[in-house]
Amino acid sequence: MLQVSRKFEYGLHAVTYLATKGLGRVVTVKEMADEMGFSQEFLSKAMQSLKRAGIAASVQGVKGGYMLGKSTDAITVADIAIAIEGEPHLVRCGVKADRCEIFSSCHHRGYMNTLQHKIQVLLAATTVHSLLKEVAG
Amino acid sequence: MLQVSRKFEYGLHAVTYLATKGLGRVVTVKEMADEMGFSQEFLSKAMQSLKRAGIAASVQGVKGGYMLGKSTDAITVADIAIAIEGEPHLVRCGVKADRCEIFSSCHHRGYMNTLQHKIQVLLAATTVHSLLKEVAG
DNA sequence: TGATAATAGGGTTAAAATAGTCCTGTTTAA
DNA sequence: TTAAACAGGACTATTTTAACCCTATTATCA
Ligand code: SF4
Ligand code: SF4
Repeated sequence: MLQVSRKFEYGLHAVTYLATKGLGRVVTVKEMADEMGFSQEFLSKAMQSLKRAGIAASVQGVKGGYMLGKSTDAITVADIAIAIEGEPHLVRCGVKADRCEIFSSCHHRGYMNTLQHKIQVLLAATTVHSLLKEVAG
Repeated sequence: MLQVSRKFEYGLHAVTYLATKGLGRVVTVKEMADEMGFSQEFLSKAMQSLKRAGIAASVQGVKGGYMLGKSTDAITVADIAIAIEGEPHLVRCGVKADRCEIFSSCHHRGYMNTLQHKIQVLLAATTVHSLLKEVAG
């Protein structure tokens, strides 16, 4: 229970990688996949999600690739998670009420929702900037 | 990402149900499953896990069933989660290092581990006692 | 003492979510 | 106009979760 997806980890690694390359520098998916050692195709999906969320920016064509779309202190871990996994739903009724058979008689939904909110606050408390400092320091 | 399992929710509901029945009262899995509207067999597995963790106590034989194994303020949501899902591992390398191909070059493992710890603190902050008060109040 | 109602738990199957691949299209530098 | 890259839909494989089945054990009670 409560394990992050590989896609999220790929995305987080990619963002920190782009961050170390600086805001301007364009990096290809191939370079990142080779450097970090995971599937090019799959990382590509993660990058597309990050781009749609504005976290990454892309340049098409030969010499194209990705770069950061925002400064490192404007990107939180929560942003990356939402970009890649979509809105968080700690409980299945969050996706759609009829996903749970006992929705109407459930007494702990309120608690689970505040719990989810608190987890999001944790994720939002770390920016890519602070994450990089933590690693370096 | 980050969704609790059905088994955990079954367990949480069962514990609060047992709590409202009082410490002494023995309740069968059948009664709980009927009352709360989910699979008897599956709830049974959750109860077995709760029993092994000491959260529930069982009485075998005819007239047997389950009751709480501890007082409601000695059981936290974290205890229930661990009883049912085992030790939490936010990242796959927590289970076993070789579950992740990039373990040796990973720079965000430290952050992920502190994040996991913080989530556990959140879960441990709520006792069944406080959860029941929240629902009632 | 035998029938019965319950927990205990191993093993298997079904369903769902995640991870990974493939293929086709579009963009653009050279 | 070729080639290298992003964009993205569709598909397949793998893994995890959920559910079910079946047998054993325990203990009440007629
Ligand atoms: S048990 Fe309650 S919190 Fe969980 S999915 Fe169902 S309604 Fe939502
Ligand atoms: S990417 Fe890092 S944190 Fe995630 S599983 Fe691999 S080693 Fe662990």
